[in-house]
Amino acid sequence: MPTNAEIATILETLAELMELDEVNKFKFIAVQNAARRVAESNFSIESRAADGTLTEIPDIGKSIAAKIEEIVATGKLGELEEYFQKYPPSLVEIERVQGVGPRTARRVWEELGISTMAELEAAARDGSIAGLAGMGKKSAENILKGIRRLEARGNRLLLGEVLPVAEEILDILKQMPEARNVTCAGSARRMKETVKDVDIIATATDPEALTGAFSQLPLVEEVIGSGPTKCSIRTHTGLQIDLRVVPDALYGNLLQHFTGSKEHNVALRELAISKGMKVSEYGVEDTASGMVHECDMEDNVYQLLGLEYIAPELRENNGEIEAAATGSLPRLIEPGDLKGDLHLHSDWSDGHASIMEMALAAKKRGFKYIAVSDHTQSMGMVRGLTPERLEKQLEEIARVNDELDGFRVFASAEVDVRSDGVLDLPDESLARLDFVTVSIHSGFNQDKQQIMERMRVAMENPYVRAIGHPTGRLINRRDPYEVDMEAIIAMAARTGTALEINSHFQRLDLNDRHARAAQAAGAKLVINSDAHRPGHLDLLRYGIATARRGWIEPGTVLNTLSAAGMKNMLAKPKKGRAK
DNA sequence: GCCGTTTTCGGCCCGACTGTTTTCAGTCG
Repeated sequence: MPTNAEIATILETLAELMELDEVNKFKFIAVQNAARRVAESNFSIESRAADGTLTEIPDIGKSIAAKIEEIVATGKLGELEEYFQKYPPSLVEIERVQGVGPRTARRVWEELGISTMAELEAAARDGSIAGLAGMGKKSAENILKGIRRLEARGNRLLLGEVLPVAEEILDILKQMPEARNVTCAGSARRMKETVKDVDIIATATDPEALTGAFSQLPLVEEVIGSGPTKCSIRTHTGLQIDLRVVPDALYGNLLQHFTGSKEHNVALRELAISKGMKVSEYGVEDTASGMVHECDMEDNVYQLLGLEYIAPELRENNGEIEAAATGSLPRLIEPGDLKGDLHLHSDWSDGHASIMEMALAAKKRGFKYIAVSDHTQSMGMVRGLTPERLEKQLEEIARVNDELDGFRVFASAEVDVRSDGVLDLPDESLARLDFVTVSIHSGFNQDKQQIMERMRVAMENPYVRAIGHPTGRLINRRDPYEVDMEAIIAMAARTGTALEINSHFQRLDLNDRHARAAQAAGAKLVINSDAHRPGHLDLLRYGIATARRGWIEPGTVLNTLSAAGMKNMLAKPKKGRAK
């Protein structure tokens, strides 16, 4: 029973080998598109195969549906196996080296018999790569560099690791007298959960002074390339940052272009063609008259195409262009919409600050309330709360509330649903709390049935208001538990249990796609920091960004309610309360 | 191989850079 990810991987590999085999390029692009569609689907592709409704999914036609059905039935794909007879599977690996594409991969295999990374490296060193027609010493050097880079950081970097560095650089550049506009572009501007490198777009009175200063920053380890208007550097942490200084008149076009995503830009250009226009980084051209409109502001690009301005977080070609054309883009949630945080810890369990300190930090941010949600007893190593200690904590919360003016601390807990499917506090204790979040912190490797049973127990409990980090994934580090997201979302909507977007940049859980599906299904969300110290409240920006990428509107998110609104809601039993 | 507000055929995004060549293919964003 293959997962969407497994099916997508098989299709991606097939597309790579088709490209290598030089089949009609539109054929492998079609397979690539289908692979992406499968990877990003919120529903089970396998069950759609069982229903025979695969072809209702965009980018999946008769032919690819048949391939998916074969993968579901047999776990493999005959066509791919045939390709593996023709080309060694490891050839796909060496294609991932920067500077090596399908053509080069095929040539080194055919002409030099190379199929593995080690062989490629050896050939680059001993001069046999440089000896190939059309290749030279530089090509070999670039391949070696590419291999080293691949080894150094196979994975993309986490947004939360990259963004602070990028912003530090932006601040420095902005303060330079030569700088006019300085903006982050690329996937970091779209707030994607992982990013490969950082693109900065700027305008300046003296471009060379700006790129020069950029290349001299203390965090630069290596200047990869430098010219009068462009400079690429690598930081000591291995992050590549490109600065492009562009003409004022084209700032809008170039910012739009380099913000991407690639898929968004492709779709935008297709739309332009249908309207008799042509979009590139050098302007929007009216094809008939040949007139080129240059845009110094990004929103002009969208305006010229008859579109509403599309927020960077939405630019993934997931329907945003269609929505912008009809004026039906969502009113995206913004930082100011959040009125409180419903999942954070204190020094009663593994937090590093007192309840009062956390409350004051939240108040300083302009919040109206927090819910102190410490771990419960089965989390022994973090001094999880027993029913007795919980009672004591309630007394302290009452004292803090007495002292604070215009701010409310709600009593809460992050209650474990244990491996045996039992909640870690009895209902009598849960009844004492204002807001209960339930999370899974053990038995990560249980099968889908067991995990889903734990989720059912949690959500059907009348006191449980939210599920914390619902999939348990740690980006690049730990896979999600065996959750059936479609079922969880349906259950959340039915029982009136909110699903959390945990804001820690390692989690971002729910992710953007799941959040969007949850909103569409009528489920409620909460966006929480899971802070363990006051400074962690800053993590909320990543949760809000994830929500925005998921098209989330304020009304979907419980903690956009005012303190009074929240109190009101909590005074009532939750919807769909189990009898 | 997919798709349809110029539909069931004939399209399918655009341009720059690199390294190598002397007019261009491959790769990248």
